[in-house]
Amino acid sequence: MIMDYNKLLKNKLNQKFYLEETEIVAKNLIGKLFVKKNNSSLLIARITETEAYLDQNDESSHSCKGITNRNKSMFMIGGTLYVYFIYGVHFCVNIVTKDEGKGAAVLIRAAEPLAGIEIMKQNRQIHNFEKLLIGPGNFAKAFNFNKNDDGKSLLSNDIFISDDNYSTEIITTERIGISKSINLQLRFYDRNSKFVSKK
DNA sequence: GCAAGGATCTAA
DNA sequence: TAGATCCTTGCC
Repeated sequence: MIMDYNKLLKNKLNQKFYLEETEIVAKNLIGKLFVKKNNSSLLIARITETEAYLDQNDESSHSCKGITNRNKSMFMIGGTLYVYFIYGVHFCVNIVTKDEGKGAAVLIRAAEPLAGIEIMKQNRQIHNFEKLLIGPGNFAKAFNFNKNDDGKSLLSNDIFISDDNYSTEIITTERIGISKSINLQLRFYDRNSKFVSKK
């Protein structure tokens, strides 16, 4: 198990990883390590569940009606964070894909906590380890993501994703919580992980 | 099963 | 500027 920050940094995903087709990036992100570091803490989690939101023919994607003040970071270059506020309560963390101006992203729906667990529990105000990072709103809360993080780059040394060659078995399903384009098979999770919102 | 909650967008 | 909507969650 890799817990050394320098090793995580060495294996950080590069720009090219994020420029691929959104479905590919969403699948490839399963099993990767999400890392967030600040002065006092290092939070690490293994991504277990994602959803792709496309730049074309996807009515449930925020980008489907063009660029607005809310979704503008979704149109930035692949590898950018798109963080939005939803239902007056929660933030959701997305990873922008493809080239600048497209409007495609991958929603992080769940992850397995690996480091900084006490801080995640504090942020969530719960003690249940199993459910710390289950659900997009919960993932964002545990990592203390908010509007300030919208538009940040994942190529930085503070927030990034790292590859430790973890092997996964990807299951593909319909997405959760949407009312349009519901038939698209754009949700992905690791069959062998118990840290998934819904099997 | 459904309310909470606030930002955003559309229609007027 | 009112009203509907929203990639959710946790409680009833």
